[in-house]
Amino acid sequence: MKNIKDFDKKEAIFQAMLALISKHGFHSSPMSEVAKQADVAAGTIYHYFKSKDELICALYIRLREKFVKNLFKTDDTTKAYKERFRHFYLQLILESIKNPKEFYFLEQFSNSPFVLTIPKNEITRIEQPIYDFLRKAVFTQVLRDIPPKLLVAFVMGSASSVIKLQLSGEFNMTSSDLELAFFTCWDGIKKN
Amino acid sequence: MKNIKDFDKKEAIFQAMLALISKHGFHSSPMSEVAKQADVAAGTIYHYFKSKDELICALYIRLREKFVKNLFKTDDTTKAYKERFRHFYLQLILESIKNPKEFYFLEQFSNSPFVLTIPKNEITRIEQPIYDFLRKAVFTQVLRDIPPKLLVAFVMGSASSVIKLQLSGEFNMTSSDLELAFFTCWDGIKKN
DNA sequence: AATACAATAATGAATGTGCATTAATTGCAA
DNA sequence: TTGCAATTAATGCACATTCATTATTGTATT
Repeated sequence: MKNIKDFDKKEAIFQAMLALISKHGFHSSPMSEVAKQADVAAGTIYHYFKSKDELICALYIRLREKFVKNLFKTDDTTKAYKERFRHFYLQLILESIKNPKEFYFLEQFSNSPFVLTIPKNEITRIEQPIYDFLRKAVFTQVLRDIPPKLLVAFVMGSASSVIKLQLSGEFNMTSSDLELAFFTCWDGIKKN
Repeated sequence: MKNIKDFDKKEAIFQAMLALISKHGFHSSPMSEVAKQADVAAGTIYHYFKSKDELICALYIRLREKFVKNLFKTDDTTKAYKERFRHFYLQLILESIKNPKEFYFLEQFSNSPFVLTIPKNEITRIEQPIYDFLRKAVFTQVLRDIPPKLLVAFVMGSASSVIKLQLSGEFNMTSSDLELAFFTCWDGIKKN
């Protein structure tokens, strides 16, 4: 009973903060409004989180972890790497488009000085699966010989930008556009 | 005399705001601090700008315009397109690395709900040179046949991410890494 | 079962501060 | 003397956080 309720409130607070920040940014996302949207008293938030900043950071780690894990949930390791990468890249884009609030929050956070308050090894840990996935392919000479960090940055950056374009509403990607995006990335990173 | 003074103060205010936001984000960049760093009285800022938001938006437009123009200042239209694009891409990265404050500010701004307050045609106007530069090459079949918007997003996104990596300090790009980044992008977007 | 009790969850009004903005005033140039 | 530039102090609000209080749950005792 208690556990379920706990989870509910904490979760409601997370969701409220997510909705507010993704829409209004860190400024103009007051705790009072979070409380209202989560349907809890203002003080209650402070039972679960030490401060607003802590809440925001906790939300970041939570969402980022979920996001990265999701990318590999349907990875089929028996397939050819090209196919696996294609799946990964499309998943990256499609999942973000399906969850715009999450995407906007994560982008805002990781482009703000907030991100510097997260210990680097924490971030490394979270992003590990992505590094492994790409590094291995460099090692087996399926991908161009690029430093993994550079490779990850390139792939994730190009995808982010494409997602932003779609979410902005000024360009509606068809599935053939998606395919094009994939090939553009793939032809850049593949060996030869 | 007056004009010079005006310019000085306005410029000082811009610079102070830039320094603060790039370091501390939109939150914790109070006008009082801007005033202090610009060495003007708090009220003075309101002679030049209607509000804090207006100041921030004006700064964005200013920096973004400068940045885009800079990308083509040294474009040599007599060279082969591949060479021109290489120059463009390296310029993009190197200029940002040389001006981290500008880069951080622009990234924060364009990933925040702030950017939605800028009229779309204003942004279109500013980014026009980039579109023209890439679209023409699609038209002449030098670049893969991708919708221009998608192409721009891809190129700018991958570059941004690479810049962030360098500025984060966790990876020091050599010039051969830069070259690698260029080829990775080029091989993706070129025809065939 | 029933009661008592401790511990934890939740409330919401109150506090105080940080900050954007204003207004009243002075300096200064044409 | 008209109008703009600049200053400083004051205003007032928005907001994060706290605290005194009440409700709820879990546990031990009989």
